[in-house]
Amino acid sequence: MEPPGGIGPAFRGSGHAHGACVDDALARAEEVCRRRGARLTPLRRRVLALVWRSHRAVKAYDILAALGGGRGAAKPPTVYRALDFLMSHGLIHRIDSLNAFVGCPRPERGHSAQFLICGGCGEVSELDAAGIERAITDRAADAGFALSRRIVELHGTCPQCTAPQPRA
Amino acid sequence: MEPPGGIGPAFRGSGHAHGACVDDALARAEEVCRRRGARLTPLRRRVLALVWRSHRAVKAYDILAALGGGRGAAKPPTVYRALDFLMSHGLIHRIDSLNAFVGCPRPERGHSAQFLICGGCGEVSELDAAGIERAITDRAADAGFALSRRIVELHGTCPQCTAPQPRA
DNA sequence: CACACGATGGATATAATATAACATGCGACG
DNA sequence: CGTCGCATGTTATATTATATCCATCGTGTG
Repeated sequence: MEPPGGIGPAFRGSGHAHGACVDDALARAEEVCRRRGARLTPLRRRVLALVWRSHRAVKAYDILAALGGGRGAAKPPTVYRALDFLMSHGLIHRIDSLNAFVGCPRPERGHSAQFLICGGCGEVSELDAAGIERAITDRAADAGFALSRRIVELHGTCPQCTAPQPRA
Repeated sequence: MEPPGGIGPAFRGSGHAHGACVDDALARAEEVCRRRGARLTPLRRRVLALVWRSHRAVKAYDILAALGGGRGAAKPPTVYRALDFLMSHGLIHRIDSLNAFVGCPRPERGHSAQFLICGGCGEVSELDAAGIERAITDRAADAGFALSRRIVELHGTCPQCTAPQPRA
């Protein structure tokens, strides 16, 4: 089930070459947009890169600050519009319980994801667990409820943060 | 047209005697607080009643407005403090995807709930689906992730709003 | 009663998050 | 060229939430 690139549902800790994650995400985004005729403009690309600065959920106003700190600074609508675009193309996800955004590692797949959110390191890991999805779908069907958006945000502590920290 | 009676995971539409829901919720709350030695003060009781005004999620500032419209009006911290108290005792739940609050029909049980949120009528129905809970627990265990808070908010359309509306 | 204490709520201010409404730039296309 | 559509810039404001300090009230104690 692991697609090329090795990006998958696991917490990475600090010991991975993150530049590759960013490059990969940007390349996937280019490809997705190209295929759809959507325009990944410089601004949108920049915002996407900022979201991918880490595997943690990023707040809109942090992006805003990173975009233009001084004079001629970016304004909130600029950021929210870029985020809306990226979300509409599945390139990022919003984490409602954090009011923040995280990059989607598999933008090519229209998926309904679940998120593991570590309270220790702040990293967010995206699952695509068929079992959870099925349980939800079944239960909604029982209730005669027509599902549209599914929000599954699971807070807790990741393995890296649970384990005793290895010596640096 | 008449949904199944009783408080449970079903949408009620407009055709139920809502006063009974409110009375029941307040009685349960009194009981829960009494058993824990928590103080359900008049203010808290009032806020709880306002949350229970409907089966829809209620916004903090709507409660604020309902509490005191004119001079001597209630201030935000008053409302948020009351909501925090009610949440800490499981009397209400926060719906993160709506920034709003909904009454818990079973405050005596420490449960981890899921919510069905109808985009038509706005009603929120609380599930306690063992299957969903199990799927989540299993998947988190697979990932070595220690769960704390589980957020499952399912947006869609309830049976009442899906069905053709009966003539008035 | 005087007093300290803790819980509750009030008041003031501000932080953090998000959107409405309108203006500008710029490339595509007839 | 003109104008259309989209992206972005600009201004202002709405919405949601918290920090901080103060007043009040009941309770236990001396």
